[in-house]
Amino acid sequence: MAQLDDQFQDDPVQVEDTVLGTLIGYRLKRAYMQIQPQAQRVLAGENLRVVSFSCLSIIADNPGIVQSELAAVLQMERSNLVVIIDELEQRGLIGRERVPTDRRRYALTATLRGRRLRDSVAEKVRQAEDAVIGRLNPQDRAHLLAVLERLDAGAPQTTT
Amino acid sequence: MAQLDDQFQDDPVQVEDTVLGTLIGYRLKRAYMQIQPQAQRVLAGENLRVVSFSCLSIIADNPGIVQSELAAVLQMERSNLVVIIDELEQRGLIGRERVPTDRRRYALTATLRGRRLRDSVAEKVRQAEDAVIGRLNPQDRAHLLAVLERLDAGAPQTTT
DNA sequence: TATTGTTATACTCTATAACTATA
DNA sequence: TATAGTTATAGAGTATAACAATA
Repeated sequence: MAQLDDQFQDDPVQVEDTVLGTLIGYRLKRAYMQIQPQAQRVLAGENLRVVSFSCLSIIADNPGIVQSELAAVLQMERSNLVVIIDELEQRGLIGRERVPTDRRRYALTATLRGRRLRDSVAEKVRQAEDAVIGRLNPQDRAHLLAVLERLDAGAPQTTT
Repeated sequence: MAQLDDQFQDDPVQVEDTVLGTLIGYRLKRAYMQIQPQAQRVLAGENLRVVSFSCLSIIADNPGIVQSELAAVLQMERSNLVVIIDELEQRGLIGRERVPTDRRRYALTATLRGRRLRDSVAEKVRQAEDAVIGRLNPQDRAHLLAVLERLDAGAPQTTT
């Protein structure tokens, strides 16, 4: 409540910060705290959680991916994937069929509805993000994405 | 387990990603997921959680701050602050005394031990972060901090 | 009547262990 | 023997509601 409604009404509560704000981890967390509720609100409007949307999006981009691969990509536990996949399938957003050559695995594919929902929701999420990050000019935004991707992947190249 | 030990041993599982990776929120979350476990590991060595360290650090920088102000600064609930403050006090890292002019409030101050622990732990956390973000050159690192701070504060200025 | 600190509790997200069926 | 999917459960972290003391 305080975060969603009052963040621009509360007294800004200005304080000293000589250490915490110089740590990348803290800054990443804070930035995520500002953006995440906006994305979550948009996704909730489509009965999606952040993690369900992430799954749907990766499945849409990788037809035939199996659950353990998906879990590895999203760095989450296979066990926590089960209910999410179940719901996406029940809603007709994805399909799954046994892999003939290895009957332990299920090949996941997004349906047409799933792909369309993914695309339309992604656009709404992007707009919601822009309401927060719109303060960044395009160069800063592109640079930020590139740097964050590098932190994630651990690639040792340099930008520009 | 998979995230801590196997992330550099597992097959990288290369997949397509046309949408998810272009969203700032997702990129922030991913970057935080790489750095946070490292910070957490260091803090655990001092019997601190991320949130306890955050409290200690803000208190150290703002002697006399009260709990509701601290909660507002860290964007967390007052109620969740109680056990954290209790423990910090029991460990002799902070002290609290009633504010004479408003006996509902407790003024929080870091002890010498608390300030010293804050400083030494901060240095270890920074080193742990560097093990992940060391891939960034100093310019990229400074730019990242500045952009993230702007996302957090909502300041409409431009860098450089 | 409103606010501070507090307690108790619920809810979400993630992690762990164990099972089955297949390999 | 190992792996994919599954189930159940435990543990964090966070949010909500209500209370006593004080303003």
